[in-house]
Amino acid sequence: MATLKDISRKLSISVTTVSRALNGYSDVNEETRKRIHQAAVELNYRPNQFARKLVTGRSGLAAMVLPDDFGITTREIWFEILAGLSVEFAKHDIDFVLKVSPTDQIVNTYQRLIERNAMDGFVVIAALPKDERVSLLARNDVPLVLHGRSEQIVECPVFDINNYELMLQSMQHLLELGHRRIAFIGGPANHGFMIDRTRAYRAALASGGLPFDPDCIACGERMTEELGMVNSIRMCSSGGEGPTAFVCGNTMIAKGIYSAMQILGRNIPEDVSVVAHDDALPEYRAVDFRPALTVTRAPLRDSSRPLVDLLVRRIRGEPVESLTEIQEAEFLVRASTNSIESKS
Amino acid sequence: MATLKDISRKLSISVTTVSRALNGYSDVNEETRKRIHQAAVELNYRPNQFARKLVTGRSGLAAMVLPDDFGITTREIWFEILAGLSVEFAKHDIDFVLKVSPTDQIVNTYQRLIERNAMDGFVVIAALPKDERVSLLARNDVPLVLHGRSEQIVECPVFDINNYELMLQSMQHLLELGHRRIAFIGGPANHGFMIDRTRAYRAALASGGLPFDPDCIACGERMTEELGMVNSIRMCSSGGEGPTAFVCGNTMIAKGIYSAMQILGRNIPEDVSVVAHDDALPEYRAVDFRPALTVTRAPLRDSSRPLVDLLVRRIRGEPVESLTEIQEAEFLVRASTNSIESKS
DNA sequence: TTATTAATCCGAAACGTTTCGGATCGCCGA
DNA sequence: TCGGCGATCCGAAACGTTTCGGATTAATAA
Repeated sequence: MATLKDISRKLSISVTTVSRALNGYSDVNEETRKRIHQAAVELNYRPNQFARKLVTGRSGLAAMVLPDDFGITTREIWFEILAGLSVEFAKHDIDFVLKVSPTDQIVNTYQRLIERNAMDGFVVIAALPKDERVSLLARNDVPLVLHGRSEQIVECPVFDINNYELMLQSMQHLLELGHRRIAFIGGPANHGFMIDRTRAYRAALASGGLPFDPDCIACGERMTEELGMVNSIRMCSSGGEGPTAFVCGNTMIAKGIYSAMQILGRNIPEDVSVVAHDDALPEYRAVDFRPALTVTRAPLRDSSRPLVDLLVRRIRGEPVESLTEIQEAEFLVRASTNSIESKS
Repeated sequence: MATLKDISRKLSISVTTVSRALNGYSDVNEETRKRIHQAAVELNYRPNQFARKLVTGRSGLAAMVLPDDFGITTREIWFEILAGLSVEFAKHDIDFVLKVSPTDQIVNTYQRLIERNAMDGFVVIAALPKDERVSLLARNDVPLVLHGRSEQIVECPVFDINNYELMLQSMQHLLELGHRRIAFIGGPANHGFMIDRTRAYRAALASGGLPFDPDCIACGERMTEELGMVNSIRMCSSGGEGPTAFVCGNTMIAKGIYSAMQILGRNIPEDVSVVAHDDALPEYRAVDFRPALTVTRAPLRDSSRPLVDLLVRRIRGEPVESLTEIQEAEFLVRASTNSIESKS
């Protein structure tokens, strides 16, 4: 409720100086600065964001818009992301606004938000290689940060995990254990992370002198237990010998495979090995799998901070070139992978 | 980007009149109003929320703050609520900001938000009988809407489902089927909805001439499958005869009971009947239970609209007395309840 | 001694709305 | 003819900041 004018009056100092003192400008005497700060806390002064926005153009608001059908993932995961973003933004005194929109109107929603010009920036999750949202935002020159690399040549900050590398690690691990028929059950084929992982999968096969078998790779819009179950059963019961190892896009898929193997009467890791990528969701703890699941681990929770940091720096005007962050996954060998020789 | 001044200039009409025309005041000629509207769309005019806030005091922002440990429910449920609120607020041109705060600092977070004075209102979920958040907001005269009744005499809009009535219905159904030992596995004892349901539970027992047995009621902070499982097993395997029917606080608890009964080798509904309250979450569809679950049904999704409506009306200044809405649950008899006689 | 400079401070305009208090004009009834 | 009224319009102030372009003073350099 207290305004700059109140402080100004109380101290008989101009509004200008009060403002500059509070904002840390150098042209105000250290002593008066102190008095001003003190008066500010006495009066419980809080700057009026709206007045500020009017002149600076910054609103202290950042948004994320997500589809009401949850896109590729589940409610839990979205919530995990939202919660993380909210607390990270709060650290920068930015309010996080959540927009949920019918899937077919996502672009419209962005359009309206851009026109209203009320958001300082956006975070965009699960970028497609050619992403309309991204190009729309970039075209209108509104700051955004991307989770997941995009093929588009667009100048915006990007955070991602090293999908290529983590897939390579999983594959090398299995190859070293002697596996020759390795299946990959992943996510939606058109997403950046799947493209990277698929490339790595094929590269690893090639480096091991193994052929690429289209029947040993499965994609699916939703990375669920069901996806893992259905596809692993299909792979194991089609004609020839099934795969001796599975690489999974996430731990839910792995869970599905565990169930499937139980149904088929095959043991993990004696008969088949399983590796997964682990987003570290509390509901699917890889260490609690029986046997404990070997994973490449990159907690989703850990992505909020870099995402927010990058966006904030972009808003502040840092050059985009410096705003890319790629996180390496941790590789944790547990009990779900085994040497192929030990079987015989 | 276009401002009132732009329209004003283009049409040689004062800014005042343009503003009043766009805001539907009656003292502007119908013909000029049309011209103004047309110019507005031509210039793609969007009112600057911040300038408006500066003079009206309204920001077009509403918030909800929730604890980072998810309080009584799960991520899915929170997400369901958040998504609903976001789309409903959007219909009123209000941006929904999400604050996630460490549980022990919730009140601080509210305090700061109130001081900043940037939110038009708050929605408060799962009100406790004496709720610090509610009294803080009310004391500072900031609009809020409550989900779940609060004992405090506080002037604020309230939305709730009729917990007393729905519990009564479940109990009457079971009593009519001849059940004499009916257990209740619910949620956190200190929450308003549990208090109401417990009252109804006892009233129903009394009306049936049955004693209240403290061993037949179980509360728990989290309304999970585990809660249902653990408690139903305990009740069934302690000394005397176990209950012949369960009333559950939600469908997850019911799921836990289903598992427990399978373990104990008891059949639903031949040996025990189960009724639950159903928030209609997509993950736990009562019709998909085997046997299909008898429920009192009140979709959580349906609460967003009344909540938002009530808050908006409160913000607009409608008298609080008119702002209460109690929703009745639907009672759906399915296959999980059976007459007690049919057993013998 | 005088011109420069550094350290502090400030007035006024600007951001884009809303709103208060009239002003103007034509018309009606007395 | 005149006071008054209704229908339309408008100027200017206000909301609370930031910031541009100096102004003032004292110290320093020439």
